[in-house]
Formats: sequence, C-alpha cells, structure tokens
Amino acid sequence: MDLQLLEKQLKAVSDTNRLTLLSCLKSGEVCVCDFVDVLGISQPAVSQHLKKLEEAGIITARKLGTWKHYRIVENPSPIIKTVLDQLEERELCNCRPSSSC
Amino acid sequence: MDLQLLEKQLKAVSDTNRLTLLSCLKSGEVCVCDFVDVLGISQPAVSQHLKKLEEAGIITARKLGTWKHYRIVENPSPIIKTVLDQLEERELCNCRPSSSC
DNA sequence: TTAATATATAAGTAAATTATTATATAAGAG
DNA sequence: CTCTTATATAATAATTTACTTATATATTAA
Repeated sequence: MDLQLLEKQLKAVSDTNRLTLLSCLKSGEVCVCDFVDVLGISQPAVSQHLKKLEEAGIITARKLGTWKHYRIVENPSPIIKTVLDQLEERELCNCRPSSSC
Repeated sequence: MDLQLLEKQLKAVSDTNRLTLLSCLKSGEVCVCDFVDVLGISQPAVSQHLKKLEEAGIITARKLGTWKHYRIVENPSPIIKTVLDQLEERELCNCRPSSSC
C-alpha cells in the first residue's frame, strides 16, 4: 500500500465519530438514517463522515429506494482490519420508532 | 486496548511528518537533531511531533548528554505494529556535516 | 562562572478539520 | 405533477492542529 493511501485511511479512522460508525458497521449493513441518532450530530455532518470513509476505500454503499445502506468493503487493508479488530461491535436499536427504514 | 488510546494513537500516526519520523525510527534510535533536516521544518515543530508520538505511547527516549535519542517502544500496540509494517525503512545520512551527534 | 549547544515549552498565527444552516437532488406516494 | 422524505452538496462558522518566533532549561566546554 502506498504512503498516501495509508495516510488517507489513518486520517479517516482517527476520529471518534467515524470510529463509532465503523463499530456499528462491524455487524453488517446500516442505513444512514440510523447513524444520525447514534452520533447525535446533524444529518449533513453524518453524510460528510461517511463520504470520508468511502473516499478512503473503507466503506461502500448501495441505494435502496430513497435509503442508502453503507457497509465495510469486502477486503479492507491491513490497517483497517486491525482497527476493526480493536473495535467492539455496536448494536443499533432498529426497533426504535424514529428508525424509518 | 481502550477506545480513547486507540484514537490517540491513530491521531498520532495520521500525519505525513510523523509517519516520516516513524520510517526513520524503524531501523533504530535516532537523534532529534537529525530529524530537523529530514522534515525541513523548525526544531520546535519537530519537538512537538515527537512529543505527540511519545504521549501516545509509540516512541520513547533516552538522554545522552545534551542530545536525546528516540526509539520505538518495545512492544507497540497491534495498530502501531501494522502501521510500521506498511512503512518503508528510511535511512538517515548521519555522515553529513550538519549532523552533530 | 560564562558561553555555547541541544532540546523543550510558551505564545501567537496560519492552515486544516468538523460542525452548522441552507439548499439541491432523487425517489416514492398521492 | 406536487408533496414528502432521505441523502448529498455548498457556504460558512467554530474548533483543532501544526506551524513560527521567542524564550526557558539543561548539559558540556572553556
């Protein structure tokens, strides 16, 4: 892996909110709308965090109607794998009423 | 490893200059004075970068007279080990006249 | 002791990052 | 088509980070 990508990935994961996003994604796909409640920041802020992780090649997305589901890429780099190993899986309570998808 | 330390270490290594410092340290101890030329930034800036790496538990130092030599800690965390694996060792030319130690 | 050198700390500034609010886009419902 | 909802993008404000210059500390040499 080249140095530039390494740095990009490290920058992408060196943030509390984005580490939390990854904790949630450990167990599988998550809808954007669920992240807003988890982080307690605005929807655009969440969107920007997801973009940063996506641009670093850490997560990928698929669209389901108006919703968008993000997941961790198939084969993450060694650094990302190691980071994920250190993170505890975080359950999302999808049963709560505000979850729309 | 707890989440706070994880984030601290990730922040510490997600910077070009500090990754360069680590590349130099892969091969062993390095004197602070040598880093100034390598990075091309001021001496206080180098000192601050080293402090950040030290506070994250990534490097440690010993004093030799007025000089100070830094090295990577004995048993780095899994993340730091993985980062180091991705870095190419970088040789320092200690034979250049400006190297004082 | 005084002078010189290596490094660290402090204070201030510049640059980068992360948030917010406002707005755009895109899909489904009526 | 119009309305609503989910998400993204743009513009900007707030915060954090990384530099610089100036100064302090500590060690050695004279």
